[in-house]
Amino acid sequence: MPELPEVEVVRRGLERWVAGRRVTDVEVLHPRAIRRHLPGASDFATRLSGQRIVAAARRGKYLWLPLDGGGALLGHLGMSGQLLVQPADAADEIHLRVRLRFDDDGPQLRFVDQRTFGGLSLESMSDDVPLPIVHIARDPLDPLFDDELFIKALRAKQTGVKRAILDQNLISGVGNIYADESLWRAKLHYEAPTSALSRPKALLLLASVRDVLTEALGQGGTSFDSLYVNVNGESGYFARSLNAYGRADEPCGRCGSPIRRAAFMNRSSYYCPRCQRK
DNA sequence: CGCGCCTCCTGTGTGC
DNA sequence: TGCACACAGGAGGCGC
Repeated sequence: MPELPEVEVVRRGLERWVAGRRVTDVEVLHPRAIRRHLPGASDFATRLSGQRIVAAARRGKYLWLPLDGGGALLGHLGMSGQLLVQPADAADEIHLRVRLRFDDDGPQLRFVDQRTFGGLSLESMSDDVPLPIVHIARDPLDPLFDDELFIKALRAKQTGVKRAILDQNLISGVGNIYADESLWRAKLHYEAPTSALSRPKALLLLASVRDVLTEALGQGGTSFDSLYVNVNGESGYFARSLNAYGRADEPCGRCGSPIRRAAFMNRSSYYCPRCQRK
């Protein structure tokens, strides 16, 4: 479940159901799921076994579980990854990739991922984040996110505004759904040049991003199908609040014009041709 | 250096 | 029914 609200829903589930527990056994069922752990599957399993998970943290779309040994289990869900807390006797999921068992014999933590774009790895920490994600910008729900710095960097870029807010080095946590929703709220065309954004317009965009992410989180995230679920397998309800994403040919909630779908970056952009002009 | 295209995968829906 | 193709919530790598 990819974007910030969905990942935060998972983080909260992990904090509640996994933090404080000691790993006893690690099973890697698909090597691609730990491909970013360069020493390989047996090293991953050996080093993780015996460690206690002390918390659950997140930046943007990355999740990590700090370990009592000082490092962290870092995870990214990619397009189709799930972290599920499942009773030991629950049948294996078709796309089960990694299984963690705990010393309390309680529910297992399972990494399930159909497309295997996601993955897990063991990392050392650099200050407050795992080393491989030091380049990831703070997300707009982080209390230390610097609004002024973002506005300045955004307007200094030579690109279109949607590309910019999808750039995880500039602002993290925003993906294709929430980019389109934020742009709809701010009445910005996805290809509007960042360098031409007025300061008030840039501030409006940032406020729109924050509002959308916050509202979606309040609804448990966006799910169109069973692929995007929390640690207990439940879907969120924000899909019914979407104004642009996935609504091609449906009337814009503001002006009634049919929402348009355009090809963009090997995927799609949904926008209102009247409210969001270039 | 920054930007933007391509690729890594599996599954589903659509049109012929 | 079968097949080909487009498309799906992401991000790293590489060419320009």
